[in-house]
Amino acid sequence: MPELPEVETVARGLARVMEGARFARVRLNRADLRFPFPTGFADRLTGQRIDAVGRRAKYILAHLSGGDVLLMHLGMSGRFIIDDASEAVRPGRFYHDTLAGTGDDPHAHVEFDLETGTRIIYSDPRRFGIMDLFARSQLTEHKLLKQLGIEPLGNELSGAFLNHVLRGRQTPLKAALLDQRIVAGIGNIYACEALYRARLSPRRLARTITSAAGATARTVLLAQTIRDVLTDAVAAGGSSLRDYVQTDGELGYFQHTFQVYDREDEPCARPECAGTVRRIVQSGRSTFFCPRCQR
DNA sequence: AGCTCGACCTGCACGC
DNA sequence: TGCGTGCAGGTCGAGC
Repeated sequence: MPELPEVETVARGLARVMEGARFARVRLNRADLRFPFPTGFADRLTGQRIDAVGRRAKYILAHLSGGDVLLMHLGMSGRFIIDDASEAVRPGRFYHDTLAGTGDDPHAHVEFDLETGTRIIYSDPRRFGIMDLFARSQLTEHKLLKQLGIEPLGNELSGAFLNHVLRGRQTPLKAALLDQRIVAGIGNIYACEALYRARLSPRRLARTITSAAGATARTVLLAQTIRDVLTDAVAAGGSSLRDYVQTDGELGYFQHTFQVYDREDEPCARPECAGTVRRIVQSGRSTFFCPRCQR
């Protein structure tokens, strides 16, 4: 499910019900996801108040009253389902259907019961997700966080920045965008979409859009298209492919805006371009692009 | 150090 | 219908 826009959407959904609430009961239905849950995970959470829920790259971070940070990553297939008892059922919402089957969901690995009466279920079929709990003082040195590059929606992303970090890089542009140590939060979909918007070939070596003199037209453009595509996707509530994205069961709708992702053999979306979208494999992942207008 | 690739795990769509 | 194959939004770590 998750790249930056989806994670941002989920974090906002969690913030709405978690902030200010306390954990009344935490239940683990297995001992691990991608990694084992830390020792005493459920007990250490119980009774703590959630002060704030935020996001760093594709990680959701909940700051707790006891000085701990709860880290959550959705992996490929993780999702949160919120049973907000205080909210009336509204037509068009699917979560009650989903919840009705929660007891049958073999992938409901974690259950958070808040003192407000809200129940939050974490379900993750592939179990590539992660949960960790550690002292806030360890935030900057946490193994999973310390290597992360800049936030693409922050002020640091610019043509000058990309020129600097891509300088001398021998890797294809697509691989560079997926490298979380450079810009954190871009995944396979938005890497493809940003390169398409910038008319840059995913195969082009990263260093070829840079110059010794500083920002180039191409690095400036790419910085802008990365920011734009992520901003647009966040505004759309992310993309829903094989799963519901949002915590309330609503679908994100950015997937209807894809220009190249999952559009193999379709005509290029640019009316003036007679190209056809192609699918290739780079670093083991599908890349979709128009070989005619992306150079 | 930089880069590629396999591994982790389940579910689903497809072709035979 | 059943079975095998390949593919899926991520990323860590081994091996060049």
